[in-house]
Amino acid sequence: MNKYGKITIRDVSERANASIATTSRVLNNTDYPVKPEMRKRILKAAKELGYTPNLLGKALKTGKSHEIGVVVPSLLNPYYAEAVTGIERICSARGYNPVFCSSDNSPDKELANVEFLIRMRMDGIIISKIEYGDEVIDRVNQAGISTVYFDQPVSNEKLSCVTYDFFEAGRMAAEYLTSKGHKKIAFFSLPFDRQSRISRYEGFKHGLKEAEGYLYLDSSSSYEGGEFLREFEAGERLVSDFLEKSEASAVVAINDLIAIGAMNAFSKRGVSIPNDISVVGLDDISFATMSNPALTTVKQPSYEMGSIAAEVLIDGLEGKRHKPEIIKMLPKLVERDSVCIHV
Amino acid sequence: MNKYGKITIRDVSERANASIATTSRVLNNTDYPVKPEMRKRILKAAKELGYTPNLLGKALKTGKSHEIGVVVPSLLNPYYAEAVTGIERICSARGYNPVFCSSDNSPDKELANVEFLIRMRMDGIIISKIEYGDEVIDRVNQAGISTVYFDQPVSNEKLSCVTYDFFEAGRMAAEYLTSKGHKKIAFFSLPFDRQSRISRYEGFKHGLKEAEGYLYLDSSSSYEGGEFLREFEAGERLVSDFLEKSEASAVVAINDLIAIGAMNAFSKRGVSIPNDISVVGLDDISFATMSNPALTTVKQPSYEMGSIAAEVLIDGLEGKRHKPEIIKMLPKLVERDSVCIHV
DNA sequence: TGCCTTGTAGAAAACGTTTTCTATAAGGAG
DNA sequence: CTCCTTATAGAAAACGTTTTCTACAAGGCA
Repeated sequence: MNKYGKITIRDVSERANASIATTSRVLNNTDYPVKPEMRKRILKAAKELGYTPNLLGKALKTGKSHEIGVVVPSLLNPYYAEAVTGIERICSARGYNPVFCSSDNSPDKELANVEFLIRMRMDGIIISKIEYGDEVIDRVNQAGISTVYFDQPVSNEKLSCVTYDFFEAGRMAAEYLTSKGHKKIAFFSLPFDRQSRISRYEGFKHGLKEAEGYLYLDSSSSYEGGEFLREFEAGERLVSDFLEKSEASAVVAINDLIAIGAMNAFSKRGVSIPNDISVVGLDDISFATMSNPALTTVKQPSYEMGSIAAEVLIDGLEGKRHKPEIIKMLPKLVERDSVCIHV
Repeated sequence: MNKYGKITIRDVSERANASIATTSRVLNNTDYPVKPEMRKRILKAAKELGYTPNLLGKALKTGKSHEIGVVVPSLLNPYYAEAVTGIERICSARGYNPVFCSSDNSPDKELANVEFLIRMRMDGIIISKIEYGDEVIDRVNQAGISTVYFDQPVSNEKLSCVTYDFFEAGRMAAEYLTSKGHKKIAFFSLPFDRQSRISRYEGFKHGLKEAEGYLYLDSSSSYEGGEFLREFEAGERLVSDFLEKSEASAVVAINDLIAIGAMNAFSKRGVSIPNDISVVGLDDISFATMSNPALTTVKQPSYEMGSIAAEVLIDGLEGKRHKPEIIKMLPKLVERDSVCIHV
């Protein structure tokens, strides 16, 4: 019993009349030979005392914490909540414990989180990096901690990355709408502060071909009641803006939250979806099936991306994979009820 | 430089020609007197070597990790995502680092998570406990780790708990509907495996007074694509069941996810909300404003509950609060468009 | 008999910190 | 010129583990 009243391995060994070494061996049931009678005594003592191993001591000694740090921009966006769930399931199936941090959409907090994880000597890190430069990457490299980037792409091929073809997703959305006869299409966006958004917009423009595109950008950043509201409200503001000056017959939104917020704002103003305006989202969050009308969108498999990132990381940690892995998942258009043919 | 290639405080001290003791004092800038010139040398050496303190060593020595463990049943439910965000903001403002674990709605995993947090010697724990018995409580008590329970109530008054008047919420929902003339009201529920659900239902029954109530319980537990889908689907199944046999004119749902899923299923079957059936939810997740029609619901302030739980815990850790704190937040009816008067 | 395994156990050295204690010099008071 | 502070620094003992040695029987084999 130490000064904090916690039972240590020493207490157990004393009560069992064994050495600390033997006690440790029994408690970790290694294959080191220990007489059955002794083993029983130690186990009994541990149980009676309610011994709880101190993972700090263990990790310090072994250099392995069996913990994996995870950094995402937000837990409020269902997109990340799903990714995190994928990570959680894989980690826990493979005997690791994920530690989640939210950077709250702030690059500063992101860096602080990474720093914390490094200091805690996590075995590995999984991160959806929003910071635009290389500060996080440099830091992680310097610390020499294995890392898998997911969601946002990183350009360096020496780095493992599970990402998504954002460009193609934007392109598909545009192509789909033009194939339905839409010529003038608006793009509702949040600020282009991260690669995924830029690529989606580039893809969108590319997919337009001879059709026309308009950009509507919401740069306001009021933040009350969480991500949902913020992005919904952005959707509403974009709609006001749009109705004042646009002649487009369709809208592509930078993500589903914006799309749903926009549809709602349209309805409130008496604009019928999809009869008056068609809307296409990007992400396919679960909620997309529940909006009214159900949202046509381009699916980004966040749950799978999370699971794969975790698999890649753990494989690396366990020496089952040696080269950096670069995986780019493919978009898929999900047709629902928010688009109709334009004549 | 140790065998893992990491820089330790010893490396810094050697390069600065100082002792480990002095180095530690400078790096933690304590008020212990150190000559300015020496201080500068140490700081310089630390910077040049890229020293990163090992928090495991520090925590082991000091007995304080400055980490707070958080266990919630799911991160996919926006209700918990919001709570977790509240916790995150407070912790990080007060210099603590939250470590989030999801128990994935499984009592076993919940216990495993708690065990992990205890072994990591977290300074404190915040938990929304779903396990119905006392196993978690006993474990935490035995470990002697300060804990704040939130969301689900615990009966023991020696325990700090930030909860919510679930009974009153159920009662208000029923009262509101009867005040609008509804006599026969159905209750759509998930299994009664946790106190909050039981209390909501009890409150609902109590609020009915002379009106009639019917219970529809969804016990199916298919789980694909996450919480959202699961609960939405439960909503759909409940609707099928309901349409076969009920004559109720209104529905109260155990939570907003179920309510929204149900509204959607009603619409698909040509039942108009609120003209044919009125629907009231419980929770007021952000999405409730975006459903169609917008959902009338009873607000449960999850973000605030999370923040308060964090404040209470940290106050306790820092000796600013000594007695257990029991806080019960009050419900508030939020009128939107999913209820109409029944004649 | 002497020697080599094999089974079983403990002592002690790490892991990276913080902190208590001890040591030295310098400066001030008497 | 002593004696007592005060400023400054380092040695070494923890914190709770794991693991490498070392130790010593007992048994098998030549």
